[in-house]
Order: sequence, then C-alpha cells, then structure tokens
Amino acid sequence: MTSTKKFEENTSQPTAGKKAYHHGDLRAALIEATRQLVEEKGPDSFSVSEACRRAGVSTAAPYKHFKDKTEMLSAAVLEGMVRLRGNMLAALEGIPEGSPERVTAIGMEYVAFALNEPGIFRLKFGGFTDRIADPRLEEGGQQSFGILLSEVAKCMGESEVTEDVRKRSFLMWSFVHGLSFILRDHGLADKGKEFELHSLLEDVSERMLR
Amino acid sequence: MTSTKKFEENTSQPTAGKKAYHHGDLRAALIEATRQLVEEKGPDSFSVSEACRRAGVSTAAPYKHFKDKTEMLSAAVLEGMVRLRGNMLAALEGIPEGSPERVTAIGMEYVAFALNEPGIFRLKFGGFTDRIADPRLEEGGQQSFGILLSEVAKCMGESEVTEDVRKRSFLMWSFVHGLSFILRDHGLADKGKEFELHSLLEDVSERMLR
DNA sequence: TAACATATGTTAGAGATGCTAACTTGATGA
DNA sequence: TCATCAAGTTAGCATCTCTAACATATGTTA
Repeated sequence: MTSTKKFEENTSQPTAGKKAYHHGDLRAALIEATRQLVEEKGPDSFSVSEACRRAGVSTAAPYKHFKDKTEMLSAAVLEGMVRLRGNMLAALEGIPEGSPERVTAIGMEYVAFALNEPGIFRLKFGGFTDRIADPRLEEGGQQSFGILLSEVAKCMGESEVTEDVRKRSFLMWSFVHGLSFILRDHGLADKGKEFELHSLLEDVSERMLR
Repeated sequence: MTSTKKFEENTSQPTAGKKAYHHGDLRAALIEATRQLVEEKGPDSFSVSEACRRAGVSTAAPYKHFKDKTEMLSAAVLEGMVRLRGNMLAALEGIPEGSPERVTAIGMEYVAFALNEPGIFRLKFGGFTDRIADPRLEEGGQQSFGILLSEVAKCMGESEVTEDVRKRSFLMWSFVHGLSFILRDHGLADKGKEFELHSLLEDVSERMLR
C-alpha cells in the first residue's frame, strides 16, 4: 500500500551464502513477525527485539519503518482488521439478501476471529486503546459496523438505517463482542462447540431482531 | 488477611524526621500504588519501579511480598473483584426479590465498574489472562456469576438453576461484558447517558428473560 | 535480659528492552 | 559516474525486572 515492492525477500536471493545488506521488504517482514509473536507470546510480552531476531535484522532497523513499538503493533492490528472485514464479506456470499442468517454469519465470523487470532483481537479490542490509536483503525471499525448495520436494516425491511436499526445493531454487537471475550478467556473454544455457538447466535439474533 | 497489622504507616510515625526502616504495611501500600498507577497510566505501562517510588521504598522491596510483577497486578485485581461483588450486592438491597430490576441493577454495577475502574477491569477481563492466572480470581468470578444466576432464576420463577436459566444468564453476561468494553473504548462514558444506559439494560433484560 | 531467628528492608548489579545518534551500504537518477 | 538518499549497521543511554548479598528491626526463647 505504501509503495510497490521492489525486491524479493532476502532468503530468495540467488547468492545464498552472502547476506544482502538490504532486506527487501523489511516492513512487511516485521509486521508478520509481530503478528506471530503477538499470537505466540501474547500482546503484553511482545518485544521489538524478538521481532528483529525473527526477521534477522538489528534491533535498530525497525525504527526506519515505524515510529516506535506502538506503531508496529498498530500496523499488525490494522492488517488483522482487514482480514476480519474480508472474512465477514466472504461469509455473506451465498446467503440470500434480507435473511437473518446473514446477521448470524457476521457474528460467527467475529467470534471466529477472536478465537483464531486472539492476540490481534485483544490488541484491537482489549483496551490497548490508549497506546494503539490509529485513526485508520477507528475508520475500519466503523466500516465493519456499517456492514452489520445494513444487514440488520435489510432484515427488518427498512430501506435506511433508522435509529431503531442502529440500536438493535449496537445491542447485537455488544453481545457478540462480549461473547468473544468470554469464549476466548474461558477456554470454551473447543471444537465441536461450533454448532452450539451457531444456535446461540441464532437465538440472540432472533431475540434482537424481533 | 495474611497477618494482623502490626505498625502504623511510616508517615504517621511520631519521630517525624527519621524514616523508619520498616514500612509498616508495605504490601497494602504497594497494592494501592499499583491500583492507582494502573488507572493513571494503563495496565500495560505499569511499572514496579514506579510503584516503589510512590510507596517510598527501594525497587527490590516488593519482592519480599510478591513473587513478581504479575503477582502484584494480580493482588490489585483481586481486591478490585471484591469491590465489584460488594457493589453488586449493595445495589440489590431494597429491590424486591424476583423483580427483573434486580437483574438490571447487577448489569448496571458491572458497567459502572468498567467505567470507574477501567484499568482494573481491563486487567481482569481484557485478556491478560495468561499472565494473571490466580485461582482465587477464577473462583471470585464464579461467585459473581452465581449472583446473576440466582437472580435470573428467581425472575423466571425457577426454584433452582436450570439449564435454561444458565443459558439466559450467560447471554446477558456476554451482552453486559461487551457493552462495558464498548462504552469504555468509545468514550460513551459521558455522564447524563446513565439513564439511557439503564433503559438499554432493561430492554435487554426483558428480551432475554422473556 | 541477652542472643538468636526471622521478616522486611537496603544496595549493587546482571541481563533485557526501547530508542537515538552516528556511521555504512548500495540502489537510483541526474 | 557520481552524488544522494533510503535503509541497513554498531554503540550506547536510560529504564526496567529480578536476584544476591547484606542490614536492621522484631519477637522469641534461654
């Protein structure tokens, strides 16, 4: 997004033995290392140094690409939110317009993201807000909520987003948000619960849309 | 709880000029300093050193009372959860048994705690779970949920906690949990919104108990 | 009451981390 | 071809967590 990729990654250099001075796409490599570490060790034990080791560069290198640690985390979260939106939109495909199943599907993807990428989820929603405050993140969140809003409106047969639509959407978002945290924290992430989860969300959708 | 208080705090010593070698109740002082700092700077920028400065002791002192940083945070959270339970029980007083208003009141206290003590709330629920894993915390959480369970049961005219009661309680807890995060993160904590919040919770209670 | 054991402080310091300053490398374009 | 500049490097400071070794008060016991 920032600039076109100019070089291949270090590892794919033809001269295998020699280490190239320049990495190729360090920014992307650092973001990926950050993502991995955040998932492996948890957001609060993430360290820039370790990401550098993983990317094979010195500990000063990141500061050519990011202002500080926070901006690194922020970049990883931003990419995560793009994935989340993508998942939601993908989940909607094939489900008939106006069906409450579409609302349920959005909720399912939200919870799934929380369980599949708990580190990123926590960074975004777990209250690191004071440290990770990128306007693009806020904007992205609005977009995601916008998807829900329009689906709820269609379910209720409204042509536009009324105050009632907004309120019900907010209630459902709160619920799914809380559910995600609870499932993640209390290890109810077991496989096999997936069906149960779906019926739970259907139940709530029905209560909220009624 | 660990032992009876033997001495007054340092500051209240009669010999004002001389600093006593022993603090008096350093453990409690450190927990309070931790609580303050967690609220002021946020859980992720909390440092043991700063708590020491605030308590007026050397940076090695805490390690006579706590295994490590995590245990210090854990102790502060534990006290917070005691406050939360106390608030909930206090809120129930005066509201007639079996009234849905009791369920709403519990939710109100939960959200209020999240807004009044966002740092502690986040430490407990924001996913520091892997670092703060005290069995007493888990137990305390179960107690709080138990309060909700019994109130929901009474509202539904059940004499015991049925599977249905458990499910509805879980749904409501999820909702209130998510709501707390969202309100905290998106600055909807404005005073004056309190009434609106109450009617929101009533709305949800009604949908969930029906 | 003297002396010991223990709890609770202290100082010193090792090792990790975030970030900056100053230097180096090598790709790009005039 | 060579100057420029983006993107690396090394060196080092300030800070942080935590440990080891030492110091001091408390209270227990001979």
